[in-house]
Amino acid sequence: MNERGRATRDRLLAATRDVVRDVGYSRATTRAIARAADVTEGTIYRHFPDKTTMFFAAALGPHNEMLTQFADLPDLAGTNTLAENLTTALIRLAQLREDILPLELAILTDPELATGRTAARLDAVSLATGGPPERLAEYLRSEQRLGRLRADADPQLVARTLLSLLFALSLEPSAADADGGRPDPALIGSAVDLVVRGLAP
Amino acid sequence: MNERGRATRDRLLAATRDVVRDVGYSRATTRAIARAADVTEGTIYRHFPDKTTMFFAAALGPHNEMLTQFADLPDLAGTNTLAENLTTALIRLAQLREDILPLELAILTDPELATGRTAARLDAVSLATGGPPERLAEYLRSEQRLGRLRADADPQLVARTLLSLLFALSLEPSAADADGGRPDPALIGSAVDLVVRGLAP
Amino acid sequence: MNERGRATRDRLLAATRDVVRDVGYSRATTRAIARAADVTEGTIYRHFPDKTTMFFAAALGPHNEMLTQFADLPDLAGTNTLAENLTTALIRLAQLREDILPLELAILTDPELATGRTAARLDAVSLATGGPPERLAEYLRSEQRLGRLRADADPQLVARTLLSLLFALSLEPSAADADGGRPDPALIGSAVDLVVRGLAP
Amino acid sequence: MNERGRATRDRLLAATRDVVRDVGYSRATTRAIARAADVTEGTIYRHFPDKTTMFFAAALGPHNEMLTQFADLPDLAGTNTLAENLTTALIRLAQLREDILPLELAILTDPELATGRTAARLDAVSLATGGPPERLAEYLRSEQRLGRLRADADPQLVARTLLSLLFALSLEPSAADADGGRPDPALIGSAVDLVVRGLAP
DNA sequence: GATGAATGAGAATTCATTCAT
DNA sequence: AATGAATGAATTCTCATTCAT
Repeated sequence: MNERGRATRDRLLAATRDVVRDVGYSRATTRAIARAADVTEGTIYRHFPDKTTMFFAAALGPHNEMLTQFADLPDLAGTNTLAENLTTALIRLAQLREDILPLELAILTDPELATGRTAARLDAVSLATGGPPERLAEYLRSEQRLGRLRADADPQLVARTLLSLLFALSLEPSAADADGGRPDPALIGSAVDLVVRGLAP
Repeated sequence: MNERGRATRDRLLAATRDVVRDVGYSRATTRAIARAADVTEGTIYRHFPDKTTMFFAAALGPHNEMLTQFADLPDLAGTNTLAENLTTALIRLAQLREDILPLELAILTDPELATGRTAARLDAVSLATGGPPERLAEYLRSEQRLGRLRADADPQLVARTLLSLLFALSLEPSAADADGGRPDPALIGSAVDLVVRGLAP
Repeated sequence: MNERGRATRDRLLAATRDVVRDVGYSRATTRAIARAADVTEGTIYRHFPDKTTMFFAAALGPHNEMLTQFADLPDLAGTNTLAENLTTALIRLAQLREDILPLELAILTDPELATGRTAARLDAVSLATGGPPERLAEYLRSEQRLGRLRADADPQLVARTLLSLLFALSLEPSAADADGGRPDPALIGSAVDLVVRGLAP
Repeated sequence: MNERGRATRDRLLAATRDVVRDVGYSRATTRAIARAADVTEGTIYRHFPDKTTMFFAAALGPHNEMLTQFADLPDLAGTNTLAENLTTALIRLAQLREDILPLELAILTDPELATGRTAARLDAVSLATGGPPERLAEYLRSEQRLGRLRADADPQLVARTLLSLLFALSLEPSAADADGGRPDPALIGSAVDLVVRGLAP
């Protein structure tokens, strides 16, 4: 694949994210995506074997960024406050996630996407689980070792709870509807506070 | 509408819930639902003006049950423990919600469903918001007055957080996948505990 | 058939004419007609073997009136002026015809209606041809005998021309659109004048 | 659109005209037309946004020819006889119109086609009115100026009458049924004669 | 005589995908 | 590498008609 090909491919992936965000997964047709990427429909199939694969590929980019972002979270243990670190990390995560949330939902909702032949790809992407939960738990364990988190809390459970919370808040058709950006940072802060409160040693 | 008609209508609503649960919203076609209800497709349109209306009607039943269930939550203030009351209520809610979760998601995800002419119906149903959040907040306020919840907590925010949490946990393709019932009661308990911990006065 | 039945039948025929006039032949569904007649769809089939038969029956009434109206046209020969007699007769015809014009058109347009098993019924009704042309020709022949019409005119051709003209003018989406009544009497008068002019002996 | 596409589009338009002529507007389904054009139904929608648009497009071709034909009618003023010029023009018009007559009727008959969003297209096509009536009136005015038409005749009214007459004669399921071609030239000639007779100065 | 439910055959339209160029 | 045309299966919805009550 030469440079022109790669550029087209990237445009298709960006178009996929844009269209899905704008009109929802079910109305994100190959026609709409091709149009948004300024190519014809046939071109899609030169770059991806089918529509589903393209969707997963479109999600992969932001997902990798999410992984990268979280990679150094454990290093922050001991610095700032617990609430500060968590809030910052989750807000960043929410922003990155915004692009691919509709796709995550589609996968979660659609039994066929969540199983069968797509299972492998799903695993590779590990959207809901995978990286972030692990890094977050690791960070919490470090804080626990430092005595900044009560000893009887289960880091894994806490991590999972925080991420679930973030996920749900991102979905809410809440106040922040206006500016298009879904999750309201202030709301995230409040929610994190609530949880962190019970984590003090 | 005579008894036979009413029976058919009910069968259609049940079939809608079943099919949506089994194959997801996007594959829940009129054909599949009619087949599941053992009628022909045309029959659907004798009972509902269109597919969307039928979906909302299918969600309405369980949703009303949810409202009923939560109606007397405020009365429990002062009895048992905070964690017990909340956990019980949320587990019950999760069970009732199970049936209509895919539809809630579809509404949340699909820009067209979430707006326009469906807005009125959505409001009437008040799926995500409405009844439960209010009742829950009311209950928390009562507990606050009784001194069983720290005074500086915002009942509305806490209620919202708990429900968001429940929502996210219900979505997780977690362990409980096997028995079909999505949300693991034990998990809900743990999560509630985590939040309640920080609510002690 | 008792009185109740006859009343229902008449209501169905009137409803057929009304609905066809309002929404056109293709949208005049059994459902719409039944609704307009305030009965259920099933009732239609107690009175008519099928929809087509009902339509023909609906056209028959006004058509018979048309025949009656024209019956004594020949007697007018020698009275008034040629133009007066013709104009009056054609305006009356246009009014009666208004109700069933959409149906006539449907028959004219639809090859299946115009042939086959409906042919017999069509003939019985003899919508386009039949009575009026004959009576009109007869009247013209009488006037010819009285010397009020030039001798070398073919009464049959003149009759046909006048009726065709009326038919086309009735179809025009002309000025008279406002009051619902299609054919503008003044326009009919002018057109008749034009033809009559050439008929003077 | 390349040549293959253009060919398909043309085949679709011809098929539309053929099918409508053969089975009538109401039975001219996308399926039948696609079959007649030897493509699948989906192909229709690559060329036209919907069925109605295709019908209007199918009518546009012959209609434009009609306009062209009539364009130089005014120049004939003073040549031949009045009756000859009119008869020739109307016979030619009838032939061109034959193809699209069922569609004109459908538009005239169907309230929905005759209004709303189709109004613009209707206007563009100006089926019943527009070009021909104007050209015809212009021609008659010229003849009037030349003294070949009586001075007190209203050219516009005469034009309208002649065209209405032609329209109605074209609809008659008359003798000429056999050869498929609807309007009998001889009949047109006779009718024109009748009118022209009264137009002599 | 009338109802109301149900049918089943089709209608227009959409869409992921294939293929010749 | 990309285009543009075409496919064919599926989708929602309509409608004349039948039938049990």
